[in-house]
Amino acid sequence: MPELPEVETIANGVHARVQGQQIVAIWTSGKPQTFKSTETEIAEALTGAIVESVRRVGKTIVLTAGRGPASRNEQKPRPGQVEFLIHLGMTGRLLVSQPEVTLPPHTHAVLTLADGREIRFVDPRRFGRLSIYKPTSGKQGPEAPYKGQGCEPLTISLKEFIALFQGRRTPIKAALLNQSLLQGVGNIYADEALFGAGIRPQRQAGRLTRDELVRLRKSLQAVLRHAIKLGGSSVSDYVDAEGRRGFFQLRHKVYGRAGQPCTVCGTKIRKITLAGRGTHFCPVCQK
DNA sequence: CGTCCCACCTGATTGC
DNA sequence: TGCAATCAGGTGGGAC
Repeated sequence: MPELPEVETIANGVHARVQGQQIVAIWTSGKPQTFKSTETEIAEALTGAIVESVRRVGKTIVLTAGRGPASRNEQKPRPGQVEFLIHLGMTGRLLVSQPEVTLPPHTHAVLTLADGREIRFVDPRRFGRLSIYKPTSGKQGPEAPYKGQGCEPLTISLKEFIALFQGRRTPIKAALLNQSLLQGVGNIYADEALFGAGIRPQRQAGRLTRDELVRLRKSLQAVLRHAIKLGGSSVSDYVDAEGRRGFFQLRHKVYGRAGQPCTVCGTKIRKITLAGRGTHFCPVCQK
C-alpha cells in the first residue's frame, strides 16, 4: 500500500502524538508471518520503554524506544535502545487511538501507552512485517535491516542518480521500483514521476539520456514532495495516524486514470502490465 | 548477479 | 441475485 509519502505522513503523525510516552503493555495477534522477530522478543524489547522518535527510512517506519535518560548525542545508539521496525506492506495502517475506539478487524499489534492511548497496527492482507532491531546488540551489531539498501530519493545527488541506472537493461519503471536502488518509490509515484519527465515506463533504464535522467530525478522529487504536502494518496483505504485520508490522489495525472484524457494533451491514458504491475502512461506525452 | 514470475493474503469490484 | 474471476499502494525467494 503505502509508498514514501504515505509512510512519511504516518511516521511524522505518530511521532508528534507519542514521542516521550512510555509503552506500558503490548498485545500481538499471533499471526505468525506478521512477525519477523518473535512476539516474545517484541514484547520484551518494548514493554516499559519510552518512545524517543518515530521516523521513516524508505518504506519502513522506525520507532526508536529507550530506557533511562535520552542521550546527548542523538546519533549514537545507547545500550538498551531498540528500534521497532514497521513495514506496512500493501494494506498496513498504524493508528494512534483512544482505547474506547473499537479495535478494527485485522489488528495485529497494540502498544498501550502510559496515558491510555494505543498505537495499533492493522493489516488485512498481512503483507506487513514487524520486527525488533537492537543497534547495540553483538560486537559490531549487524547492519540495521533497513540500511545498506537503496538511496533516499529525496536527497540523492544527480551524480548518484545517474549512476544507478548505468548499464541496466530492465525497464526504467522496474528500476524505479527496485528498493535496492532507490528506497521508497512504489507503483503510484513511479508512474507519476515518469509522466512528469515525459518518459515511457518501458524504456531501458541504461539507455536514457543524461537529460532524461535529469528530468526524471527532478520530476520524482517534485511528485514526492507534493504528495507529502497533501498527506499522501488515499487510493482505497490509506489513512494516517489519526485516520485521515490523504489528498494527492486528486492530483494523479496517470495512475488510476486509464481511458481518461491526458491532462496535458487529451489523449486517452493507457494501462499496461509492466514488471508485474499495472502501469499507466500517456502515449503522446511520454516518449 | 540481474531479471522474471509467482506466492504470500483479504476484500472490493467486475463480469457472466 | 450469485458466484467466480480479477485486481490492489509490496516484497522475497526460486528459476533461469
